[in-house]
Amino acid sequence: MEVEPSVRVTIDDVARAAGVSRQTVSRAMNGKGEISASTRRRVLATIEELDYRPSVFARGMRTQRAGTLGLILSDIANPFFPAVARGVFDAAAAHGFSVVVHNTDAHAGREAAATREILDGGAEGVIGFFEALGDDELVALHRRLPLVVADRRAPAPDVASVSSDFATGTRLAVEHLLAQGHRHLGMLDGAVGVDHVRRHAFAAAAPGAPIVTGPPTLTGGTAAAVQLLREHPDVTALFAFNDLMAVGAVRALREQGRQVPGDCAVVGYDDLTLAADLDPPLTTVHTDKYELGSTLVEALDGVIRARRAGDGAAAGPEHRLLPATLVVRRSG
Amino acid sequence: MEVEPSVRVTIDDVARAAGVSRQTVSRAMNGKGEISASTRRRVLATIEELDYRPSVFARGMRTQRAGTLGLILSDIANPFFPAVARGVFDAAAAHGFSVVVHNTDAHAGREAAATREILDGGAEGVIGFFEALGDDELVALHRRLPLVVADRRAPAPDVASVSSDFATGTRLAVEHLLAQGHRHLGMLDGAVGVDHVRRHAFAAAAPGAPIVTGPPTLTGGTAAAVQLLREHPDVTALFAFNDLMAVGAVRALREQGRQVPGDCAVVGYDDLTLAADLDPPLTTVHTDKYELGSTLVEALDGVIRARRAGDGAAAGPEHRLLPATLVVRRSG
DNA sequence: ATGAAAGCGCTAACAG
DNA sequence: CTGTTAGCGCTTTCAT
Repeated sequence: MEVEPSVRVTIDDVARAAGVSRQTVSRAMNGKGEISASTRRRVLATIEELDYRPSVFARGMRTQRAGTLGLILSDIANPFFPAVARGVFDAAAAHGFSVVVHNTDAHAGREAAATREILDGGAEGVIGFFEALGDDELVALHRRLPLVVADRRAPAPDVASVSSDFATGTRLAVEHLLAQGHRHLGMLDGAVGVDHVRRHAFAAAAPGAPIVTGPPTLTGGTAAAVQLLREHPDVTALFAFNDLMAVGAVRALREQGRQVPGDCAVVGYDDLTLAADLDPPLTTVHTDKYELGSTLVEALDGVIRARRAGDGAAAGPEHRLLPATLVVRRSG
Repeated sequence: MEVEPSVRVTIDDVARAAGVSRQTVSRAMNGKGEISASTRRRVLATIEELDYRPSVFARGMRTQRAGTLGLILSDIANPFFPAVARGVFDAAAAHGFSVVVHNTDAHAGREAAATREILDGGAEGVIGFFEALGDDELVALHRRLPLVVADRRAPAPDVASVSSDFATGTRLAVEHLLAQGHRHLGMLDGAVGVDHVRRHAFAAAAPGAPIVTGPPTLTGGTAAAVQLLREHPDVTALFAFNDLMAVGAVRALREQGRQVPGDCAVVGYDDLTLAADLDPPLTTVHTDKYELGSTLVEALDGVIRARRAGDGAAAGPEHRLLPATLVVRRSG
């Protein structure tokens, strides 16, 4: 099988074929500068005909734009992120952006590495679920590239942020458990990182209640639950950092012969797609993950435009808090 | 907040600072050509010191390489894909690639659009879960860019492919259902696209059994199950295209007051992370999704290298079939 | 409204 | 082993 030499059609080819200069072609396709409607139409037709595709490299060299956004998250395999990512992809596509994704496993080193790669890769902006990097690093990144931080408070007032309203969500969960008559709550915290909104909100709503921290995964939830139950056997209700940990907790409880919610209630966070189909159906805090994703892109787009306009001090970046609601099912 | 003019450090700055020519700097960082260890070290130190980052655009202009791969899939929100994607990301990172993801919803138009964007974006290769595009289009794409097709038979012998062994997986599922004494099977098919391995394997293993097709989603599974049960009320076992459809089927069965598996067994495909935690725990066909992802990258890397070497007729591309095993849980 | 000139930052090819 | 010479394909001045 012969591989074509793949001779690239360049802007000059188009210019020649259309009988104009390169700049005219450039103007025709970028809609910039003055150009007569007729020549414009003709050039566009030629482009079509020759199936001309501008080189991102050549264009990027002049414009520093590649039409891509970076999306940094800890683990796409955690079902929370795909739901968000879908929102990001769709909104990005609507704005003409492609998105490159980096998994960090919430390691500071890998968050920094992802950051560097995105910077080097010529992306026009970053959406980051940073769990390990400090505020200073984020501010520094923000100076180099449009940035929106996700599910974390803004590291500085001029850095845009979009986040689930964790404080409210957590409060709703705890209040529900309390209203169910539970007096001994416990929390399975999964925030290995720097931001502890859920933990603080829990501590505020259930003062003195035990908190055990572990990785925000299924097995992390199981391990954390085992430990918490060992140290506090009287606990009758568990609030988990996310649904994955909640499921892990259910596994642990079953293993120990405890009924859910009979012997111990479990409430999660995220409301994953399959939360209602679990055994038992999971009571959890719902946030619109797709909306989170698309809102992140909108916010980032705003930052990008503002910066392009050299508009350093403009309207000020977005700081959105997305509503969180409790979905009561059977686990708690 | 002032935004830095962001003066780029160029290869010339490094060359000047290190007292060498640009070319030497290039050699030092790319490990190409002859260069003395000492100057090399010195240049590298200078690069470090100046925090020099080569421009992907300038480099890409010469090399046509951006260090990115394209990943085309129908919907990242379908839990099957994130598991695969994680394998893709990790392997890609190990090979120094970034990956840009495109969702197509299995629409031919969007598959073509994603393809074009990846092509235009200067990616070095594509991994594609194509469900709508015809073999001809894939072959054409393959001529323009290194390609590996996923979970689909190769459109031509020289196009690499990696796929779950759907034929075996399906056969195992059907045989299991038969062994359980079921005599009236039905299939919920979700392949809206061109490749029908599961469907054919099912038809071969359970001749004459009814098959209903719908979108490979939760609601698609519910709808397909409703229809199938209406037309064939005697069916006592359902084989679903994937776990999502299986869960949708379980919902439908419950809605109709049928017990699972008592009145009707359900077997899925994929073995999603939460399959064991569902109600009832889902019997399903397991494939190592992470391995699928990483294998895809390895295969693609092979194609890329071969093509670079101008090695059109070399060893021939990979055609891998990943093992599929049945995991019996309680749903069937 | 259009064209000509001038690079953007890098590497391949060739000298030395 | 190192330096010089040419562009890669595009957009941005600046003329016209």
